[in-house]
Amino acid sequence: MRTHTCGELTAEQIGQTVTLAGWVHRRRDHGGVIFIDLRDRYGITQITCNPQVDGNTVHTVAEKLRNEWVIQVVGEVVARPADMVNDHVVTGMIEVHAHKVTVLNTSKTPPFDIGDDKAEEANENIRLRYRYIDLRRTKLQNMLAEKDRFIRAMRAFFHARGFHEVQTPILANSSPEGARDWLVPSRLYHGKFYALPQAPQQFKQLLMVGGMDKYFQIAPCFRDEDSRADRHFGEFYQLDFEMSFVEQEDILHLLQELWVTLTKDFSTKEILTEDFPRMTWHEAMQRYGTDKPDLRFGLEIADVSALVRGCGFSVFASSVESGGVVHALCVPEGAALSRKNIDDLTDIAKEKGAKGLAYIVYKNDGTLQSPIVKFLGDACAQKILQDVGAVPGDIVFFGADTWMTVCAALGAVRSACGDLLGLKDPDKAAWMFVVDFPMYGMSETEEGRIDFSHNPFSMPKGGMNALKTQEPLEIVAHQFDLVLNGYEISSGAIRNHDPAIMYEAFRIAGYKKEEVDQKFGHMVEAFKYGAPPHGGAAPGIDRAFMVLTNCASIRDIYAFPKDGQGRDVMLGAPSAVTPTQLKELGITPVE
RNA sequence: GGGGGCGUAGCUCAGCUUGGUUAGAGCGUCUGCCUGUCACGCAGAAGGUCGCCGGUUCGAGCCCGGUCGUCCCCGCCA
Repeated sequence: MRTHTCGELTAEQIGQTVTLAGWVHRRRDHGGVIFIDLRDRYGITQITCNPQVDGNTVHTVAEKLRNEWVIQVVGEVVARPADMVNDHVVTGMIEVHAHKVTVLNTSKTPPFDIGDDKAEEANENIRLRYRYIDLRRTKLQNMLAEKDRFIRAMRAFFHARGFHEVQTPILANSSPEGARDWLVPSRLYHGKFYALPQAPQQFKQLLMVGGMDKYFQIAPCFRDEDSRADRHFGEFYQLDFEMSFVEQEDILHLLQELWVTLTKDFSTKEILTEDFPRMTWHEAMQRYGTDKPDLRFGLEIADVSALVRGCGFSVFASSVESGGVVHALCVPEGAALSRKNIDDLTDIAKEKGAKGLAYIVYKNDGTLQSPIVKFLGDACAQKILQDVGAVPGDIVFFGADTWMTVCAALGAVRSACGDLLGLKDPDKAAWMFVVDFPMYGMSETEEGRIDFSHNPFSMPKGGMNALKTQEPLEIVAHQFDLVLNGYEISSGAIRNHDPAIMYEAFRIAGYKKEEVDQKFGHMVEAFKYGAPPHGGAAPGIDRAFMVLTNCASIRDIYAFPKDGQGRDVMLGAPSAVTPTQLKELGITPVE
């Protein structure tokens, strides 16, 4: 139906008769000549329809054309007069003088503008309802092309290193740990359910037991949790991979190589440190108040517990006395923050469990403005300011509570200050690893109970000996995260492949052997048959692509995203099903 | 489940602070004119339950209460 696309004709084809097909992007009717910008995926070519051609038939057809009609044009490629060349498009040297215009399909007036020159973007809800129209915009066309290239680069990277891509099941089993499962009712076994995998975690480990040695997959993952700007509802993709006979160092090196390559190829961001910095989970929490620090800026948090022990401000003193901590965040130039800014930051700290947000404004004239200095005393305040390196013009925020609460609260305040002061440079890529995640933490649901803090299948550092000799809360795992600009891009770990260590790890978390056998029996059983040491990671493809390309919303990098409430407003999903379908599944309709 | 922002023409928005004639703009749509534009231009037209319900008032797009929708955040995300 066409000899060329709308993006390839240049001076080279002048004189040729060509056939193009595409959408009417814009029509400019001059009464005599009519110009049509014909658009397809590849570009835009100007068509001219002249009344003199072929007894006026071309012009008559062109008069009826409207935006987004689909047409086929046969015509001659003609050089434009020198002063009519359009430098803004690749095909601007030429135009096609139409000999014949055929309407392949008409179109209703689109509900929103597709023109890419328009600065304004329509409301997301209406773009999602008409996603097939939205996809015609250059922005989304480019995004899908780049994402395709992104995924091909990942595949090439792993294939070049001897990995096999393996498809693991979509209909799998509910797992007792982790996020909420998507359940699929079984037709053959009423009352029983499949679950869509939250990740191919168990399958990839079993592939290692199966001798696959190096596996990867562009893997769909399903978690029934609420969405966020950087978290698509329900489903997302991970670059899942696993290797046998490796140590953590091997995985970190591979990840680093992969993401340095991808950042350079797919992002305009400058990588701050190509040898990705590493810090332990404890250090990240202590210095940045989060397990995913944004290292594009400083604003490090300091521990001032020792300085305020026994001081006159009872909130600080009693916090330290009762085993808690007092941390301080010095924000350079922060004295300029408004009362409203400080109130907002206080709310942010409170959201994270802090009872308030004490502060000292170190004014430019050297005086202090603070609700707490009169209790602290000038000497103590000066000592603190000196300790955190504050100079006139700064503000220092304080958190006083348990270690975890203080870390989380000041971490959130630090991040918000980074936003307020414009410290999050979009042209920088600060990759880093957080290592040594704790194996256990205190359960948040049951008072005093010890539970896995992250992945129960990770190998504790020190193995069985560590489990036997160390305090559970002190044990760290061969588990790490890869972080970019404050976003968690990947988790990863060396797995626990030893059944004896696994039983012991679960025992510490309060699981009896029988419970382990019941819930994870297939895994433990498999590991009894010569499981090799193995480990891997699973970077989130969509989130990484989003951050690298400075996209504000994860929905903008899916062809057909769910909306913020988990609906597909184009399909109308989720939707009711027929009583017959429910009956087959053994489900009694509600109502 | 909780908090915040937003909701006015097909689309993007102004108007709300301080209630007052017929609610505006740009784009789009429709009609007419125009043979060199490329976000063509010119002239004209159509298009509105100001999300919805209630209240205050002589009078509500504007103030108050409720409600619905949406986005962001918290919770949640081994």
